[in-house]
Amino acid sequence: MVVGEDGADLVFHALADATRRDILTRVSRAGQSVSALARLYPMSFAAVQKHVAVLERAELVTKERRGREQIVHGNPSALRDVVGGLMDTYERIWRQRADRITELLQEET
Amino acid sequence: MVVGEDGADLVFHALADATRRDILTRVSRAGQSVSALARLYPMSFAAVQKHVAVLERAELVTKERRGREQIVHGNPSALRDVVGGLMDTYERIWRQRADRITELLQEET
DNA sequence: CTCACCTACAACCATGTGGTTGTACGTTAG
DNA sequence: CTAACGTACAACCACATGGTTGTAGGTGAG
Repeated sequence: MVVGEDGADLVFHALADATRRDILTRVSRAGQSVSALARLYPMSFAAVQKHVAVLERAELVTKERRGREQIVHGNPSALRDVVGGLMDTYERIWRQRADRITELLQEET
Repeated sequence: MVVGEDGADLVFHALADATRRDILTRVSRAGQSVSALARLYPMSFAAVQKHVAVLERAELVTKERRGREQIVHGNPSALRDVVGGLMDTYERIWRQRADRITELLQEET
């Protein structure tokens, strides 16, 4: 972990926190300023800002400057790419295993 | 985060490490003993054992004692439940947003 | 039976993480 | 212009994490 923070590491780490998942859900529905988000959680503004930064580094959200506010938007493609990609992989492995089991059963018949 | 480690926290945290994702992929294809896994990575047996423990706590793998070895198996249902559930959520939000956009466009017509 | 192997776990260390407070700076409202 | 707001970032703290080594217990091979 010293080096080699690939995209999947960043995305899964970003998702491994209930507050960040909640932020992601909210901004996916509608963009929110950082301070508007900060008011929702029982923690300091700076803490929420850090959570947003983690989501941003994972490219799960983007920020759009609007006047003096910074509007956070959800970026669904990163999520679909990484998480969906992983699901595909396991789906494929699982299906191959099912096929193999079927094959073995047929051999025994 | 002091308290409240729900299933999703555990699953995503478990996936936020390339070594653990690799272990999960391998054991999903075919069960492996802990020591067989340990030989694959440039780290101590104890370190790999800890990685397996993290996957086990997230219920992404199960262990089956077989003689003096402990065989690690992949457990795809946990992955599908949590990750698939999240994907569903965002899929739904995304679709609603698309609907809303369509709606707005129609109103303007 | 004895020895080697597989596993488990504790103790320890360096670093990362999530939280805090404080400071600084740009922008907008009045 | 000035004051308040929104943001960014640094410094700091407690604790978790990922790694190490060492010790100990079960189990199987010879």
